[in-house]
Amino acid sequence: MAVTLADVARLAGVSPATVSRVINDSAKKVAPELRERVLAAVAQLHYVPNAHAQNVARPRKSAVGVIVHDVSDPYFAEITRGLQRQAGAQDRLLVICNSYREPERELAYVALLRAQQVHALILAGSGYHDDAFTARLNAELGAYQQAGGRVAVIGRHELVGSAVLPANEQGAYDLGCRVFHQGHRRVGVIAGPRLLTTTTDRLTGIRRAATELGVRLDHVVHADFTRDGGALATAELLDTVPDLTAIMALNDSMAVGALATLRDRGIPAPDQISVTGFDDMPIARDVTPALTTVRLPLVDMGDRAMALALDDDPGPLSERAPATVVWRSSCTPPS
Amino acid sequence: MAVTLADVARLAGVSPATVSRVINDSAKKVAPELRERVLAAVAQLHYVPNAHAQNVARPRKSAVGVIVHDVSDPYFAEITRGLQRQAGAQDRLLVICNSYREPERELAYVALLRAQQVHALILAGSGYHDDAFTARLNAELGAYQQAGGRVAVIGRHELVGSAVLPANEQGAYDLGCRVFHQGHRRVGVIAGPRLLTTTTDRLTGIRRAATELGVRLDHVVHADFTRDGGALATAELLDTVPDLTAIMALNDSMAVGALATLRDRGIPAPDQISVTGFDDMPIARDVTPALTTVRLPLVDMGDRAMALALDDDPGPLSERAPATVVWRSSCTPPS
DNA sequence: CACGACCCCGGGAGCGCTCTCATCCGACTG
DNA sequence: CAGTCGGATGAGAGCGCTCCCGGGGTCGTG
Repeated sequence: MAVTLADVARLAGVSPATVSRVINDSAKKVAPELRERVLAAVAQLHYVPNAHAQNVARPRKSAVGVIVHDVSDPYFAEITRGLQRQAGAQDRLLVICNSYREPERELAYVALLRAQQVHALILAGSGYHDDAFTARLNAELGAYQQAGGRVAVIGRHELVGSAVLPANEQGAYDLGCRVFHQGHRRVGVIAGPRLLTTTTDRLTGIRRAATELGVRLDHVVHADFTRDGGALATAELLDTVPDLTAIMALNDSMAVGALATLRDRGIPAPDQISVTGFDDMPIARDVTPALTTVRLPLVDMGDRAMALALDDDPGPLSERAPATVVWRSSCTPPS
Repeated sequence: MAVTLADVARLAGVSPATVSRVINDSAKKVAPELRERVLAAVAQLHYVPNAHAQNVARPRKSAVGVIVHDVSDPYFAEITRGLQRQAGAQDRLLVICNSYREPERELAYVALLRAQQVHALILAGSGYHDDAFTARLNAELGAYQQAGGRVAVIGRHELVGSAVLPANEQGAYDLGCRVFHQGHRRVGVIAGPRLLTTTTDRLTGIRRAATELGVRLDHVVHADFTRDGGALATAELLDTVPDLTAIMALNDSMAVGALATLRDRGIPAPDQISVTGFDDMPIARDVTPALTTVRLPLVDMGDRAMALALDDDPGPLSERAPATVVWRSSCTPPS
């Protein structure tokens, strides 16, 4: 069915070895005339070498795999863009897999990418508070490293390999300080799933700020890390604590959902209730009011993680990504 | 370096053939005791079969490749979500490649995915007005199909293979009618790159509506199909034609950029200038004013394209995806 | 008790490619 | 003119795996 190297060799009237030489190291000496004949045959047959066979014969692992929660989530879309940029710069194919925050699927994809002989493996997104799972995942990744694979993670501190770690706790702390300093005392927090380390890291930062400034943080609602999760959590919060002056969402998607719920209920933001997000996704500046949030250099984080993974020299090392508060109009002092 | 099937066989004290049997068709008869020994060895060594070797020995093509312009663009993120959903449902790995609207890169990725022996190949996103390029791409795709590969495209009518075609022209026409009926006469259009068929399709729809309703459409500006492109184009439009009553963007990203520019200049939308988009991306309802746009069932389109590609029974067929106007607050009659 | 049927297991060829190594041709030198 | 050297080409093994096929063991039956 498919055209093989042997077909090309036959058509060109040369040996398979010669075709192989022409195909990959055009540097090697092949008589110009033969080379021409081979190239003509390749063009005529639309021949593309079988990458699997090539890989078996000469294991040179060119692809890189990344496992994210969901590329269609802007947070991961941005990170992926950075990964792509760096991977492209080093002429590598990026294979993207969505785990949809499903630990078992994550494990399955690690096996799958390992089977594909990827040169490096990148895990992006929050880790899970689940020691048994973490141990299994680390065993898999360890075996992969043992066999020469490279591992890098983004925003997960519990795993082997190099890491790019956003300053979730610090960023949340900084934002919390700013918000509480403004005078907000009845503050609701809409948080992501309890199981995610990102949720707890950010929550810890806010709690630390609250403690330092003597603010009680009684209203924390957990929901999905999505727009709709944020909308739901906000509704719940408003029903139980109508006199809130601020809502802090642990990511921008949730904050957008919060704004939507406030809009639906006719509650003016930030005049009656201020809202903050986290991540500084592209849409943060385009919603109204523009979102006060914490900026994470997402594209850059992806880029650096890929660089770490592909840099074959050093052992595992970890880099921090700074989190900086971005002050926009969605947060004002309480009236 | 890496663990091979032979290693497992040695450790388990059985033949490679037996290990192979245990690995893939656990249905086949293998004595329970041997099976246990093999599984134990697999677990102990963290063995993962080499997918490339498997593929060479038994070419069963499980992966599917998709080439999009940019997954981090919400338009493609949504489509990709649909593709993933269907691919996942059929237990297939999705390989995602970004062409960044670069024809040569698109061609390179087709070759690369062909080399990877993908079972099906999906191209999503606008085509190019470039006959030479189209011919080359079609030759590549044709050869791929000849060799048993499946091809599906989304929103490209110029290529071989099955297709899911959004009603770009019709949707733009419907939207144009609504806008012009409202009384808008001085309307600016901010369009994507001239080279893209999506641009011309949508533009054609609007022009048809304009012609029918006797509206002159003199102000069409081309820019990137992005937020920043839209912002720039809007600035240009405002500088040359300050008394516009409406701006029609050919996609939502551009419309968001248009809103941003209007906001920067202190021009109230829709009170002074109405704005419309196209695609109904998730953010369309979260910007202020909420965007009047044309809804395309993006996730569903991805899903259906993947289904077409994986359905090995029929020849190429093409499905239409409906475009429906979604009326939100960003468009009101001119004052 | 002997013969055949059946079933597991292992041997080994072969998938498409790469790469080492031997061969062969031409050219250059003494 | 003969001998040698260099460089291009082809033959063939081997990468990790699958799967066909044959050998031997077990069980049942006449």
